[in-house]
Amino acid sequence: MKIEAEASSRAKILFEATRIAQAHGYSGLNLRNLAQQVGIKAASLYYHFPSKADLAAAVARRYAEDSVATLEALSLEASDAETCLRRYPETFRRSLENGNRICLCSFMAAEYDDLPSEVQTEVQAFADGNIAWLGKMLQLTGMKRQHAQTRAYAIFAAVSGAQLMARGRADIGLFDSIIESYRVAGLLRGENTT
Amino acid sequence: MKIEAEASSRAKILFEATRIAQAHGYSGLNLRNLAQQVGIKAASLYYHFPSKADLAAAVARRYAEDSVATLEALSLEASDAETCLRRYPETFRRSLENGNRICLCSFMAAEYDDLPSEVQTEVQAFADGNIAWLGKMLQLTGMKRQHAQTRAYAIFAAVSGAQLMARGRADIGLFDSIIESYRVAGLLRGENTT
DNA sequence: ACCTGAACACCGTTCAAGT
DNA sequence: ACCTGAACACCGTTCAAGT
Repeated sequence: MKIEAEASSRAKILFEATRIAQAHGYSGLNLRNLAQQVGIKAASLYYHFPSKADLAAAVARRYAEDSVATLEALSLEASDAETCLRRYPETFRRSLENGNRICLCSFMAAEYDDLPSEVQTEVQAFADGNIAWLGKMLQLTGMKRQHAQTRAYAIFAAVSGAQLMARGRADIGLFDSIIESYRVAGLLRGENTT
Repeated sequence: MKIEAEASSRAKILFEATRIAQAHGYSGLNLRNLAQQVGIKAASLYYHFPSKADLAAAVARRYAEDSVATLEALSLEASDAETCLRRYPETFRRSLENGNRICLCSFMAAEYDDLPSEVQTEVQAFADGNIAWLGKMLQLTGMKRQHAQTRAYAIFAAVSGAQLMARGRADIGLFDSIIESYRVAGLLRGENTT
């Protein structure tokens, strides 16, 4: 109770900020808008977060943590590594389903050079978490460590690109067919390559 | 002579605006900065372009045209379609070589929903030009039209993603190894798939 | 024909002040 | 403990005015 009430305003800020950042990126995250969404004034945001940079870093950190948790859940639920790899794009698909939004950190990756360093750190952490998980799955299929690592980067980059493209066209079917094309080419599989 | 002098200021604006947009995107394109780079005041930009949106659209249009021209040159120069496909990522690599910049239109794709519609149109045209060229090359390798079209989207999305990722890490070697990984998987080849 | 200073409504941020 | 109005330097844009 106490905790809920205490976290209420802060939690609301984080929630709305995540939605806005997913749709408009860091530079599109407008504090006056955000405050209005939350029901307070822009100046009041500074009671909860020292700056826009810190707020965005908090948003990105929570997003990265959720993402890793989702992947862990997938690898516990799925029977084998190949299934995990095949289903990996689902996590990216869900953002598109949810109002043509986009993976927060892939989005911010475009603005990367202009992000405050605290935010850069969290965006990196998100990507690293995904890549580590992919690398682990690929090794489970029998791929050598070095090869698995490179392939993990490739899958992450390719799926991010597909999401970005599908969002631009506002066409989730395009996401599906690009992913299917990756599968056909063999990008989302484990051992079947050199 | 006359033409050169006439175009001089406008050309300078387009040139500098392209550089800035490649590094910071549309929302990062600051008119006061741009004007200073050109050697005029921000208000003077409005003599040459009616708005930031029109300026950015002009930048994107020229960029898209150059890109198609580069691809045409490649397909004339290269001996066969497979070579063209293998060399396609070079056009994206060059932006990274040039100061860790990024394909203007892939960059803008992240901001897509917030772009003025004139700019959206040009970004689409860029992507469509690339995809059409890729589709043609893929068909030349014997791929069926429908399959080639989907694969063209996939290649474009994957290479864009690789560029974005490599830029975030400021590591052109990462771009190369991701592309190599695509090749190994078979994504950048023609007929070798179902 | 080309450029400018001053002004507008907007942004992130600060801070003294309110409850 | 939590919020606010007013102010700051900044943004895109307009416009009357300069040469």
